[in-house]
Amino acid sequence: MDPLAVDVVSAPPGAPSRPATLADVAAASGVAISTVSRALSNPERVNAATRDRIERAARELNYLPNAHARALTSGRTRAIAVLVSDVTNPFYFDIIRGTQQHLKAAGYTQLLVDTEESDELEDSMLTGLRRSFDGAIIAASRLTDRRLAALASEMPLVAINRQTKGVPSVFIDTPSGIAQSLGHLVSLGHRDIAYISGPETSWPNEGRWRALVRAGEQYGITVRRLGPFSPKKTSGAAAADAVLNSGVTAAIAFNDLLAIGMLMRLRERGVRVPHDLSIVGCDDIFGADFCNPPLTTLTAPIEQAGRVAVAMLLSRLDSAAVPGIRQSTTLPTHLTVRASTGPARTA
Amino acid sequence: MDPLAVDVVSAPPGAPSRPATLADVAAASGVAISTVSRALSNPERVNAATRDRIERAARELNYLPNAHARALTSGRTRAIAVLVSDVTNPFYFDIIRGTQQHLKAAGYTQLLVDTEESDELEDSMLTGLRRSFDGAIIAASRLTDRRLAALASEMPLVAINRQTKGVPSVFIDTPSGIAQSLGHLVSLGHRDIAYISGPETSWPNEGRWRALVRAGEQYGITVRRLGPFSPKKTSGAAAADAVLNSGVTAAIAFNDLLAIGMLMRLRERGVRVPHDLSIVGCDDIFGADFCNPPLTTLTAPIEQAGRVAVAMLLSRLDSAAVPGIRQSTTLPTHLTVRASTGPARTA
DNA sequence: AACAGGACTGCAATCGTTTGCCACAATTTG
DNA sequence: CAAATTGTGGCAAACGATTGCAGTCCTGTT
Repeated sequence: MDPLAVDVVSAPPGAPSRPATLADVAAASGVAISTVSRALSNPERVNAATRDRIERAARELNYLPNAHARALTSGRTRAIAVLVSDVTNPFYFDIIRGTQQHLKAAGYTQLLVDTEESDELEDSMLTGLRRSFDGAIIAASRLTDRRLAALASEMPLVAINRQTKGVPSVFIDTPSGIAQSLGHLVSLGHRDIAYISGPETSWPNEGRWRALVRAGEQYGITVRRLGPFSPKKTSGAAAADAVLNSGVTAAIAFNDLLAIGMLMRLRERGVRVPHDLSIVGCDDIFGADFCNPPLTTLTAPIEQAGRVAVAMLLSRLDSAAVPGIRQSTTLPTHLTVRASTGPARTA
Repeated sequence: MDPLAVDVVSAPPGAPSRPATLADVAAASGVAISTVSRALSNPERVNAATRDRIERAARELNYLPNAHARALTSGRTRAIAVLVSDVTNPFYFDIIRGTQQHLKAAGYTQLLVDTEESDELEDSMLTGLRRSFDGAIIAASRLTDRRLAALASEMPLVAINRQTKGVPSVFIDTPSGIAQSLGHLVSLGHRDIAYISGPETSWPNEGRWRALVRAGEQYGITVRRLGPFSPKKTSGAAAADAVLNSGVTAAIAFNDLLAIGMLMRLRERGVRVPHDLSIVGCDDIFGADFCNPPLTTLTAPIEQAGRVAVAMLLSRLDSAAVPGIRQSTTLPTHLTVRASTGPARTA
């Protein structure tokens, strides 16, 4: 039919219609299946000469181990699930990038799952796919502490940006950075400041808010809380309007997506940033550097968080019972001042 | 140890340390394994009363089918591999978003693979993981037509933005859009125009270039080709410098990432866009609307491409031998004029 | 009243590996 | 020179499901 199909690389002359199995290799090299299996995975357990013969046969037959059969007996899949609450969010892009790179380097496959901000979906995915992965990385769990801890006791788990007793985690220390953000605004003369809240079920959102309140106390100012807003660019419009209406001179947004959305809306309404209003974001996602004006934001090592999470997970997969390894890692953030913040307008 | 672990939802009183299997359910409901299997997957094949009993037992034991065991016999995994050449590229995020959503809706799992722009890696991933997925979606193959066609004859495959005989594909019709882009520039008075080339191994890159040359002929102008440049924001600097040096009044970039990078560099060098130079991008990725100035670009239905690819793939998975289904789909693009293009400067 | 045909359900083989245990030979050791 | 090692390789039992084939028991026919 298809002339091109003739010289398919993986289908040598004696083309097997069906992919080769251990049994085929065994037959071809005149040994038992078990010997082939060992030759391929425990090379030292078999004689060098035999091994050579087997390896050659395997190569000729184009043998590839069947991952499922393997997983069935060994229980290991060499796949890691990565759960994000919304693939749409650029924040997760960086996480995914970090995990993907590190996982591939370690010979693992990434199972990407979108939990759509739903705790139920998150739970059912985790339990339903349980045996399809060796461990999971949860980048923004919507589960309760209780449930999360329970799951963590049943499978290797690492949470990102979520600290719960009994659950290994990678924590991006945005809260301390938040204090810096506020300090930056205060030093520019701002006294009326608003926090643009993200979803109330978001753990980081609450952490950021609390940190802000605490920092506010130190500076002797009270920060206003606006929202909640969905952490999307489009929600930025409503957020911007709310900010304008509130009369503050500066706002710290739950994340960059919201901040960028606000920037767009403000421009539309003719409000000059930072002349009339200063905006600070959180995370420093893709786009924060080239939006208009470039966003002052709390830079988070997002990609690194993904990599670290993978490293933690893999280390506990290998050495199952190493209680010594760090159960929790904290990654520092730093304020990146760009052009969306400036001196407070003198009312 | 952990007080929370006591009331784990999925570990009822008589807690089985090991997850329940068909055998457990069979024992609990006093029937044979095969009956349980049927009751759960072919409900009509078993008596209603028995089925009820079995279902109850399954629920109580918290039975969950083992995907690997299932894959071993049935050969189907309910997983689809999605290959992108670079997870870093925002263009793919929209694809991933589209595939993810549609796949989950269909009850499939997404296996995300980054091929790092390498044809070898792409090939080995595809063959190596062959039995871990039911089909694959390749978003930007670096393989030769020959090899791609060969692979497509061995497994269900859908390519995005790559037309090769024998390979079902979803094609975003950027080439015809390119003519529009050029028309737009010409109508603004531009006569000296450059194409900022992406990687030469990129299939879409060549297609865009050819379309541009052809359109140029119609308008009686010759377009200059600059590059190649890596399709990254950082490469935009070199591209911008090259454009400036070439003396053209407008440039059409291989993709938005490059275009945005150029915008940043031009701003840095004090070149006013579009006053001094007009820039047109391709794809309309995340960020093209809020960069500075907002980018005039060829809007591509990226997310839709992902969804359509999934739909095509799943339809051929279900009805294996339906030769009637469309083997190739073309998605239209349209020019979105924003603020990066304007009248040609009168030299 | 004997029988054909359904409706259910069970038996057992199969998918492709891994791995504990045993057998056999060759080599050391006492 | 007998006994204990050591090095190799095979047997066969898992792993957890699916499915063709073959009973068993009813029910409706003739």
